[in-house]
Amino acid sequence: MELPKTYNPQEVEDRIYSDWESRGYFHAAPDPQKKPYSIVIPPPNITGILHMGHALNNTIQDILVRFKKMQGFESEWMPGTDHAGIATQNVVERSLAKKGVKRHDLGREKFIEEVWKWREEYGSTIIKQLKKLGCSCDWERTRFTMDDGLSEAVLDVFVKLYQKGLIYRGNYIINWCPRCQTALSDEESQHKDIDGMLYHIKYPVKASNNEYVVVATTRPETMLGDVAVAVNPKDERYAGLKNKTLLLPILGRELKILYDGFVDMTFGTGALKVTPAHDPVDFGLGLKYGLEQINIMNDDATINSVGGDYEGMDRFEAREAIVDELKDRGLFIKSEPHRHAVGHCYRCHTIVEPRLSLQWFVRMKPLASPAIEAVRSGSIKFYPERWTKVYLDWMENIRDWCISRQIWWGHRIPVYYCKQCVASSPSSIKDVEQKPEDDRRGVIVSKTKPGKCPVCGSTEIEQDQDVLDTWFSSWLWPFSTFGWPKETPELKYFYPTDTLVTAQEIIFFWVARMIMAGIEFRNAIPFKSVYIHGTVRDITGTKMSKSLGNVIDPLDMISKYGADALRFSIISITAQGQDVYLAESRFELGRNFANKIWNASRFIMMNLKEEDMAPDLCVFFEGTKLTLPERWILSRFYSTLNYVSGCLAEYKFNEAANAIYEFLWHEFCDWYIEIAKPTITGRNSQTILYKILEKSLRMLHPFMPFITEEIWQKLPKPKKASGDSIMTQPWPHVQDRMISREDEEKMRELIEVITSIRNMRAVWNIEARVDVDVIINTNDSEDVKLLSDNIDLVKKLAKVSDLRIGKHSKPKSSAVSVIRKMEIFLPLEGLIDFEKEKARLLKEHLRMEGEMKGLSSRLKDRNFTSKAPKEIVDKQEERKAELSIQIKKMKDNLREISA
RNA sequence: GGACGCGUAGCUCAGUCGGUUGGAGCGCUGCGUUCACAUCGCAGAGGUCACAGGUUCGAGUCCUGUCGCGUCCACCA
Repeated sequence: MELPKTYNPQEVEDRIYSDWESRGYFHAAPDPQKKPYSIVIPPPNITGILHMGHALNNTIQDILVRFKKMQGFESEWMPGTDHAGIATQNVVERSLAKKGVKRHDLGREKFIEEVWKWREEYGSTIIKQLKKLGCSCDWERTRFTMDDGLSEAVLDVFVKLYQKGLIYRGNYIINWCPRCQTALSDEESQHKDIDGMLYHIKYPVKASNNEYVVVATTRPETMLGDVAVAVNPKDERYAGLKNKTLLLPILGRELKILYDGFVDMTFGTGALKVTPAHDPVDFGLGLKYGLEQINIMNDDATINSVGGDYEGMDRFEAREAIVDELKDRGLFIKSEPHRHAVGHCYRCHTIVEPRLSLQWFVRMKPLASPAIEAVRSGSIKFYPERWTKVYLDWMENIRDWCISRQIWWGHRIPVYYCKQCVASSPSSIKDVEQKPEDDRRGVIVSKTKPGKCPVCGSTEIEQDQDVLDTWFSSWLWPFSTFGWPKETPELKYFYPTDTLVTAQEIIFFWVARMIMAGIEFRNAIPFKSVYIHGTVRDITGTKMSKSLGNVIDPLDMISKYGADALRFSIISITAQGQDVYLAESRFELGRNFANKIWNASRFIMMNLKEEDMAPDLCVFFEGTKLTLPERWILSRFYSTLNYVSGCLAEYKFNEAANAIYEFLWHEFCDWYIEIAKPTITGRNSQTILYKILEKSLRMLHPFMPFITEEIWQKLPKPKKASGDSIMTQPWPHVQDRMISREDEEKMRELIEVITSIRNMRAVWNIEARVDVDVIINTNDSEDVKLLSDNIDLVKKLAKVSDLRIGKHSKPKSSAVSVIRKMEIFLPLEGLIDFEKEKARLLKEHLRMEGEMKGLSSRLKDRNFTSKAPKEIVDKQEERKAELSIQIKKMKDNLREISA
């Protein structure tokens, strides 16, 4: 079988992928004969396009899924996408804006129709891209967070939590994004350090001439909502203010003075202005002291009618304008630069406004405790382990989750209000949490719209306008995708899933919440292991992002280098859980490796005679006398296989990839194939080349699925080989008895000898075509035997015509190398530059003496010889013995050359 | 303010249980194209393992501290 000279992934990948897909190799189904292995994909947003983070994340999952499948598990990778409420709504709004259409012009229903249309057209872009990567997802099961089934699960969960008292509605300070015009959860508000100003402002004392209190604030515009000023009771500066009242500048509102130990006397002026409706701390103070909550802003963060002349002004304009007015009035003291953390919307990066608002919340503490226990007890393990602490810290300080969003795209909150009952309610429905059951009058929580009010029979019923946080569907993903709340066979078989592979950014958003939901609704953890991989950054360490323009597009890389190259490169440079700094040139590593494998396979196939293939390597091994290099390469293969299996079990993907790379390239290609060339048509060589190649392809398949399949398909098959795809082949079985440390050590010695001859040839510029004579001087009978047994090998690989082994003295005018207990002479009459050779030997001698000094003093030290383990001491003794021989030989040579 | 990660060759990074003169890829130097592969081969140069202490017979590896870089969390306005 002839292969082209260079591997061309473009020709291969799509064909192979659609072949796999059409044969149904990605599909898994409950099978009582097999153990399940399952992974649910972190569902990418429908607005998403594949970036390097996805490429890394999904390559890791694919490696696991393919590996487990080969190991005989019923291996399920559940794929799907997330409706991504705010993100998608923003994208569709932007695309409508291009046509000059606004969301509110369309109205809710029409707009949602538009979003569905958009989703039909673009929503599966990322799925197509995952296929390009080679992902073996079970596409037949692809789910979407707004599918009927998943939506059903969302409603079910909302109602259950409400009935359990774990969902409530209340007026609290939430993070408000004025651009998206919705509430956000605490996690969706990202803190970033901002260079702001700390403004010092005079608040006059009522009915007094010149008395005033100076407050310090970073947000002067919020003073429009001030109702008090708080100071520390111990603060003597303010002791004289008892029973006095302050006047709010500009608006003239009367402000109480609060004495509260909470106030930090050392910050600013020690006087804190209190704005209960616009600051979480002040909100707390407001509740404590029964203060009025004055909301000063509209939804778009312009000042509302409370602000008098400032009404309609944007919050930041108002800030400046208010400062100006304060200056005019002589109430402004100073502003100083002040760096502080400010929340930003995680979708549009607008500065978030803390704001009092009526929202729905999930009470988290009761959900958190069993989820904490699941991780503490080790039922769920994080890899790397350090994330355990991050998870636990967050869970132990968990705060209630604001789940309502004032947008249109998402799962609408299953709450209905009876207008009649609400109107006649003794208290408003503003705060469902605090009120006993009968005061929740008018609130109907139901999966379907009730025809009439169960209390008064009115049909004037309206659904809550809000939708749920996107993550309120994502947290159900590990079981809702398998059909929950129905008890499907898939759910029973594949849940709990095995491994969750994700990035650190969504531990709180997603991982923690899934653990809570799994335990709450399934009474079982959602997964056993969580593997947290690093973030992909550009070469300067900056996180890759479209807005920064520093992205490397995985699809570009796939078309340039191939999907296997992309996968292999990114895996091999990503140490467990460490961030990865990526430059395009990194992908050459994988491309070159693919090409190397391709050519090695090409060479082997060129020489392969099908009838010579032994049916089973083990059987063949038992009955045949193998040469040292043959035993060595088999041993190395099985050692590598063993190591790789272990690495995959511990999520050390880079180490696994690098071990395969080292074995295939340097051991198999550089040494074994070269060694085998002279006997390439022999049955033993053919069998071993074939077997190692075929098994290596299987070992490599999870990492580089396309090229391994392509070669495997072209490889002649022994008669009993089953199946028609490498995907369905078993993971090779480690044959312990074929691993021989002794053979590996012997081969290492031969390699050293060959390398040192090559080295001398290179140093003395011996042309490659010229064969040389070499004399190896040694007393050691084992060395003599090893070299004699493999004399042809050494001669061929070092290009030696006459090789003499045994007790020999140094021929005059020759180069020398001292290796182990041997001297290797390369006679070079007339070619030797004695000064150069002397310098070379001196350098080597110096190194040896240095090592000897360390060894001697260590071995003389009783502390060492008595306390160190015996095998370590023995090893040192052996090394010393060998080294002293080497030094003696080196000295002789130096003396001779100086003469 | 709290927590975590990183600092090893010119660059980007590995480094298992602590075991004694530390590896890879790229780059660099020299040689090489009788056919598996120049996306290649052979040979080589290149290191005070950030710094300072400590534990140990022995430290790149464990402990403490310092410096530098990065990330996450956090209600000092």
